[in-house]
Amino acid sequence: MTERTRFAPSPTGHLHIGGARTALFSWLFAKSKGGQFLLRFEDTDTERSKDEFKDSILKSLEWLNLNPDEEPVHQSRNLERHKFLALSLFEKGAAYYCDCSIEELEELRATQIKNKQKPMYDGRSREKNLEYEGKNVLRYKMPKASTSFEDLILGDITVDNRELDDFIILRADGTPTYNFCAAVDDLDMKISTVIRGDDHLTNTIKQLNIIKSLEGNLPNYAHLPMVLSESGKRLSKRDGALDIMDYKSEGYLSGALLNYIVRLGWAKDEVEKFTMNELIDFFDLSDVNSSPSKFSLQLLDWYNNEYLKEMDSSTLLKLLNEIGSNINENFKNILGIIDVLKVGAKSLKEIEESFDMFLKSPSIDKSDSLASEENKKIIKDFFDNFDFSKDENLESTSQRLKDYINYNDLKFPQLGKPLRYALTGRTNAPGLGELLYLLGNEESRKRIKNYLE
RNA sequence: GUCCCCUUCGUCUAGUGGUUAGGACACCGGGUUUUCAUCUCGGCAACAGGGGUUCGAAUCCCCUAGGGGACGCCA
Repeated sequence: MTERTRFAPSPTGHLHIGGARTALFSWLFAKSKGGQFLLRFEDTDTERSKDEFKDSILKSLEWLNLNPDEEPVHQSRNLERHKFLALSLFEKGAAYYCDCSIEELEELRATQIKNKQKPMYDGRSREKNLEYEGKNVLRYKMPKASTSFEDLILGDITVDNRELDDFIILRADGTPTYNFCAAVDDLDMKISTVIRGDDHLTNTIKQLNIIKSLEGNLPNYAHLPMVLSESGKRLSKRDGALDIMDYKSEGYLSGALLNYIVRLGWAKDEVEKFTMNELIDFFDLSDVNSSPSKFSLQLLDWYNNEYLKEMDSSTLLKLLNEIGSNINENFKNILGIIDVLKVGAKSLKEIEESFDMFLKSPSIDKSDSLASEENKKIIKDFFDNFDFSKDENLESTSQRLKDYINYNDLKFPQLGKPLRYALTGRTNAPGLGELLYLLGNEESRKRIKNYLE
């Protein structure tokens, strides 16, 4: 049997880290078994579901390269089938109509909470043998038993069905609800393994029972522990649950993000970095941790720098422009500049920011001690005596700079500090040999001259 | 409140009855050095607590505590 997994977001928001990880693990699991990864939008909440979010989720998955192997399924398009099957459950006696009013239910709930009981429907309509009358909801008759399954991550799970109530499968308006739709669609899509966050654990118990009642084949289940925010709470917009596309525009590389995410709860020996192909080879759900982990921007930044350093600078240039940097590819020594800047950068944004020092001549603060008369004298000598006529490479420029310093009996910082300031207006910048070479003779002279004035 | 899941350095984790409890990020210090960074070397730092089982427990069992989740005519 070929493995089929699915990622099933509800399009009521953007894709964030937690969802991306669920998608990644589902994708990896399918790929590692030579199977298929599918996408299903759980868009039965017509109030909150938005096409804009479907687009955004699709874009995010595309950026992460976690594309589904078949056309995305839109749950809302299967409503008739869901309804038909729900009714079949009623015919079989596995579901019943309930005429409890919302007020009645609220009251029940309030009393239960007051009595420190678990708030849930008490099954009071179970034996009423009601028919649909235009306002009744259809409830699933939860079997009086316990439900067990072998979770691929958590192991044996057994829950007494009394902990779950007779949940609604068809609303008063006749539309089917989530737990029912999800169970049916997983069946119809021939999903072999359902991978999702462990906040779905009780839903799994419900869906397992639905599938049994429908006499379908039970899929395997794997519940991923949650990703918590840095403060240890559930990931929310307030503390770092960014839209995945925000990571792109902030200058993160999708490979780095993916690598970071996969290590949240999964490890292979003492290796930190993996290519996607390695992940496909090594990944297994049984190696996934069962404890929640916290999101760490610091670690993500480290991964991003690692990926930035390894990435070809011409590719980086393309990505830079993709996120709106408008760096001209014909700019003098553009690739060399990126080569140098990427080494210390945490993101494309940082490269872009540092790039400014090459684009713009610095404005020199005359009162800065780096522009003192004494310093100017050293730079003036340098300006007059260093050979700016040669067109050369990085190594030779650096060497000639060293030679100049030795020949003139200077300490490197004596020349270096003011020269760096003259060239960039900054105190932190790439090495001077690199600066001189990348800026080029003409531009270097121009900047030094400006400093000297 | 009830039920479920979870608990190794600050963080991500390795570890499946016998290890000086390992690695990575971060942090701190040394070195290279031309500033920041990179690179390199080193350091700090953990088995939540308590009971068992066992010759021996981070590893198995129980309890407690803590964290997270679920409890909708949302998904």
